Amino acid sequence: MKFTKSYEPGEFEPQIYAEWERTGVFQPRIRQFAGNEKETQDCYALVMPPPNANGNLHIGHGLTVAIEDVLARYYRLKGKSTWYIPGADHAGFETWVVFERALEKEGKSRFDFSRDVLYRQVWDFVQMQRGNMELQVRALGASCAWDDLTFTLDENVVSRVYQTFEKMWNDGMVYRGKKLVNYCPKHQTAFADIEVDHETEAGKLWDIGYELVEKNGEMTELIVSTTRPETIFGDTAVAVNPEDARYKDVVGKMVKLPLTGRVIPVVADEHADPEYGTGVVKITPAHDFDDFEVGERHGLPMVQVIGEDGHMTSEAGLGFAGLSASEARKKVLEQLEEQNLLRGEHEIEHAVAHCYKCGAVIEPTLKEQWFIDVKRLAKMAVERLEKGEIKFYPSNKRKVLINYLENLKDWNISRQIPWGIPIPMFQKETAGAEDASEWIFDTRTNLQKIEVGGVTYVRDEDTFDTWFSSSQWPIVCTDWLEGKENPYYPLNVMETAGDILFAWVARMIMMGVYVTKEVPFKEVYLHGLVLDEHGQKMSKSKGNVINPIEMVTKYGSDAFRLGILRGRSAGMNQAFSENSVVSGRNLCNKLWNVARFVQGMVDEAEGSGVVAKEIEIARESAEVVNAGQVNAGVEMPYSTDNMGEDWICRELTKCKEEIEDDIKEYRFSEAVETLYSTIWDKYADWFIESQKQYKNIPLLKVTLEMILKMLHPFAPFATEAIWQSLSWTGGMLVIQDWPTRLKFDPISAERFESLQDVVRETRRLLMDLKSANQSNKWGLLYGDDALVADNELLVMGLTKVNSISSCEGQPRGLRLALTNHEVYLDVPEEVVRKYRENIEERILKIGRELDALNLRLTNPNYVNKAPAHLVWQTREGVKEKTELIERLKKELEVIA
RNA sequence: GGUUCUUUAGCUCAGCUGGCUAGAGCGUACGAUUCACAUUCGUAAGGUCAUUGGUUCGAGCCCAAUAAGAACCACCA
Repeated sequence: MKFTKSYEPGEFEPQIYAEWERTGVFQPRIRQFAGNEKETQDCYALVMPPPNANGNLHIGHGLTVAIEDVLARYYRLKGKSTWYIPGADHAGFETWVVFERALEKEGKSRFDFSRDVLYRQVWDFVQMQRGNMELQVRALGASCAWDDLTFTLDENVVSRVYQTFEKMWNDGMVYRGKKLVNYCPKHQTAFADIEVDHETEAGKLWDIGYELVEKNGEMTELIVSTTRPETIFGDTAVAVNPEDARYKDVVGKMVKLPLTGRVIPVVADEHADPEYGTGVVKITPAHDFDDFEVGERHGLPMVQVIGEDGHMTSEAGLGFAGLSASEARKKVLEQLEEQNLLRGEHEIEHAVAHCYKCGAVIEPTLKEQWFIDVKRLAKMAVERLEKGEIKFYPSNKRKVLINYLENLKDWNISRQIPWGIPIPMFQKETAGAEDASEWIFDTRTNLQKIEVGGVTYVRDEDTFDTWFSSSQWPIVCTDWLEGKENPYYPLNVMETAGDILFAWVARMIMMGVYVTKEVPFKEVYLHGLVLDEHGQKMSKSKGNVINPIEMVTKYGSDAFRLGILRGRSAGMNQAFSENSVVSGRNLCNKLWNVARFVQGMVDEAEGSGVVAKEIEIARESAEVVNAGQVNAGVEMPYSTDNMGEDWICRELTKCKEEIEDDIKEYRFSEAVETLYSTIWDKYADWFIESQKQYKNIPLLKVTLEMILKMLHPFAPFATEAIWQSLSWTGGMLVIQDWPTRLKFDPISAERFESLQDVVRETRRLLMDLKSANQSNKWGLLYGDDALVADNELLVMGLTKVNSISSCEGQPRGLRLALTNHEVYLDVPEEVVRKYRENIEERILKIGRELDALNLRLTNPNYVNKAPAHLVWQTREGVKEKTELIERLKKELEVIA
């Protein structure tokens, strides 16, 4: 392949991904589940939180894939058998909503069809829309094992879910109960608490007079405050606080329920807040969660007055039955007004529960549903969490999770939506609804009726909450089986969005511990929301949504990945802008051009046949050595006169070690920074520049290879494209070995840094002079300075001065402000004089620094208590600065 | 009410176990150009680390309080 002038991602990415996939490099190298001897150490597994099978990826998926793929690719290079397991979600409710909308457009309703027909229709609907998501995951470069893609309705998922459910049923952890559930009247299904959005809204609070059956002194009625007058027909008591002196005497008395004349008791209950409204609250156990609990405490009857269709039931009585809830409210208020029972009306703000999908007001409704006894599950999970069996990033989430688990209520897993996994429970055909013993477990959910022992049972029409099946995701995806060793379970890490900590992570831990007796993953990394560049939440209505695939098309997959990882740390909601993608693109292009330039040098040298042999030597010596030794590493061929080579070996080794630490601790942002500055500021700006003077072809090759490997997890396409374009590399980068340390001479490396100071100081001085309208065409003179003398060409090349030579014992011009060097910029006398002020300023500045250091040393506590090396460093600093000031002063004298 | 987080350069963020002159990207200013790269190169300006107090030889980091902002959970008759 020939190197073009700039890197064009679009020309490489599709082919490269296709080749990766075709050659099967994303499949784990070892797949053993038979329990053979196997070192689990060598395996690394993680699952992709399954995106909606028939949807498109959004920016959050972009972040997920970027993070997870860095991990997968890094550990693959490290030689681990890496299994990055992709998934696709049937997205029960989301998809259902889309499908139902489509049905409505055709003028049909879900109630026109049986569940089985609906299920088949949605299945076809999803198949038609499917595929985009998977293509987009590929475009992001995810190195996942496509052969193992799991769809959340796949047979193995269903069978695992049924096994678990059966176990829970047998263990008595599942029960059928008639309880108040969150119910969306629009979609006609129940929800878990977690699926409900609470929003603060303006509303009204009405005071209604409830007449006391017997007068209590002057008191003839109790005034009840309510926001929901339409539920008045379901009232089975009114409550006052037991501590409330005003109502002490009416507790146990009866009141007449307005509009009906029914007589209900006054109970004392903590739930009534004396501060709120009149302090008297009506109790409607069938339509309010708190009232439900009050009802249970006092053994009150439950009267359902709003049906599942959102209309009033016959319990509401003639004239109301059949009205919608809001119509009923109007009518109740009118009649109360007529009967002179309305005592007041106040504007208030209160939280109202909404369906998280359609926004309809959630109607707490009495329903018979399957519930999971979460207490036992949560307890097991909390025990493991408290033992620290799972490490959290950010660490505080562990406490947050424990706090949540300890306060969890039972979990309603029934959904009245056909699109999902059917609940494998059948009820005796003639049974009344109440008796749990009439239910049997059976997996033949494809049948509506089954016969067992001559008795007919009818299928429960409900499906599982999707979180019930996804809570078993790590178990399913890794093919975990009881009694068989599985090197991929527990997963090494669970990476996902912080906002599903409760919905998903908590449930995976509970179910994982329950089913496998092990935590399902060893570490959890949670990422925050991706916000727009001003820190605002992205939303369609604000028009600030960034589409990851558009970014990929425009700048390349690598650029997007580098961009989104930059400035990101665990658990934080963080801003993201196109700018960071641009800088990612620039890095890829920079590296491309570095490679192009190195290849050019290689071609030139090899064309002349000089180095072919040397390369062989370099390769052979590239063996792993004891990494514990300070200076151990791969032996490199050096030219004797360029310490830049030792320096770059040191820097690359440092970079490698920093990245290793960063990835281990999930500090992606810092890893990207480190790579960016190593490649750009160090390798390109200093090493490559100095290699223009001294070409060490074997070293250029080895260092470039090392950089490609280190950047590969972050920018897989560009690095692979370069790898395959270089003349001397073979195979695919994706399955190379992670680099080992490079050997270097630390003294030589430090000398190069010292030389960099000379170059920088020269440049700075030239800039200063230019600002003062002086020409920059000067030469450099050096005095007693062996380092500069030995590197004349390098210094000249990097500073672009006219000439460089020894001053032959006769220094002139401006001396560079460096302690360890005697170098002069050869400028005429008058320029030196003009520059006098500058020198004076410098003396003052260094003087201030010197004072600070001296102050530290005069403090006996510092000298005695601080670590010796710090004190030593401070003393050295004082020495250096004192010398420098002396010199500058001498110079001033000379000028004067 | 409960839990948790954030506050560092104009903007977005790093800063790991307390230890050299607090860093990066973008932006800004000034300058360069036959060179692998204008998706380039060089130089610079820009900070009371929210405030106050404490611990310490030493605090952006630890502790306490305050202020501002955010998220989640519970509740709101």
